[in-house]
Amino acid sequence: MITASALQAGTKQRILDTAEHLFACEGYRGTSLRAITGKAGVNLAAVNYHFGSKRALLEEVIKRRMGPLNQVRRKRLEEIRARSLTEGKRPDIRAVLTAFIEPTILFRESERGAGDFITFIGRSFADPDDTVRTVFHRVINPMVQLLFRTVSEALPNQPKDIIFWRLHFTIGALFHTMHIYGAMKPAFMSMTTYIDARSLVNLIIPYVTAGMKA
Amino acid sequence: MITASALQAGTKQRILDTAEHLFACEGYRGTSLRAITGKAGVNLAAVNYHFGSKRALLEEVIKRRMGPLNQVRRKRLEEIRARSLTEGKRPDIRAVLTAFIEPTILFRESERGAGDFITFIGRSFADPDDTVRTVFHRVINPMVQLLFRTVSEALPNQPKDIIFWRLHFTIGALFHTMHIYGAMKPAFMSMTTYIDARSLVNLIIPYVTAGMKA
DNA sequence: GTCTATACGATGATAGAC
DNA sequence: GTCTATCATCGTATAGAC
Repeated sequence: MITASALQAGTKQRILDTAEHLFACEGYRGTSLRAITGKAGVNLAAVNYHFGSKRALLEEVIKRRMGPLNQVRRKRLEEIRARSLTEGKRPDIRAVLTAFIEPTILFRESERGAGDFITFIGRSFADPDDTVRTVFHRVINPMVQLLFRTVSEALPNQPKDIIFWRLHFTIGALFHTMHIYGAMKPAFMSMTTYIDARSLVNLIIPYVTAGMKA
Repeated sequence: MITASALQAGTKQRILDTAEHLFACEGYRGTSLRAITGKAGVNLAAVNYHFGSKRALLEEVIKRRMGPLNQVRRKRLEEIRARSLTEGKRPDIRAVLTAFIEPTILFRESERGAGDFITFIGRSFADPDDTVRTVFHRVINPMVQLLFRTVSEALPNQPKDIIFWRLHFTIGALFHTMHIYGAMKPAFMSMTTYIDARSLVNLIIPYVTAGMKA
């Protein structure tokens, strides 16, 4: 039935949107199913009916946005690798880092509600809750592996473990930026330094590029 | 009385040590007072008696280590500023960053249990729980302000908001490093790249120095 | 002053009856 | 799909033993 199906889709999506927002504001552990369903205007049991558990809801919240985002980043990285192969020269490290970072930061403006997601993701890497880290790692891991491989091709003379750590410095800088850029309480410093996403990309790319080559 | 006082110190310290460990493993929100007191072998009510609340316990856990650590970092930064003033030339950016980062990473080996603390702190900046971020910010803020001021003196030609963001990239790299360096589950990547603290300092300093100057 | 035993009120996720 | 019951666990408060 059209009506039933539409209503069901509406309920699922309302739950996903509300959960995403609350996860970003209060964290996974700090968000109760009562808070989600209450704010979404659906029944408490709807989460277990549609998703099975709170953990499964978390997975859906992450995958819904991360799927498309990863697709873009993967495409850009693969393009660089393909071009590098046909042209017979190694990839440019700045281009590689841009292929990963630019879509990530600009993603905030791509869809409605994506800002909450970026904030949440910026915290997920170091989330104290094991569930969050596990689910997040499973989704991000193939992406990071590809990034590592491509960076290694761009810097063939650098030992792998040095690349490993420098890449972690880069990821740390990026995720911290994602977190504070979208943080609800932005000013831990007294000054408020607003910046648009495009300028932020133009700031972070030279920083991490210089670091990776240091 | 000596006996009573010694016993009291024992209980308080056992609570602090256990809380520190569990906060690092399970997070603030994920650690119940029952878990802490149970593992410490003290009564449940002991936390409220000695500290007043779970939040106050968190404050003590943070301040106990952060006090000495901040003292070292402050001393080294102030020395650089003083020398810069007497010698009439601006501070070296690499020296400034080293003064802040080196004590932080080496702190792990300075005292027993400090490793748990470093792991916990590495997560605190982006902790989903507002209580953790608030308490942590209050303790770290003066330190970051001093760092910002000293970096600004080292790079007088750079606009303040550029320094602001680059410093955040640096802090992000450092905290992410602290977090994964001491993480209980280190391998989100398949390879395990062990490194000693000294070598880690020698890796991150050139990275962030290059980034700040980019 | 310290520490213990126990109780309270609130809130958590989930499952089964409808 | 919804409503309600269930049962575990939370932080905190308090009364009394040492």
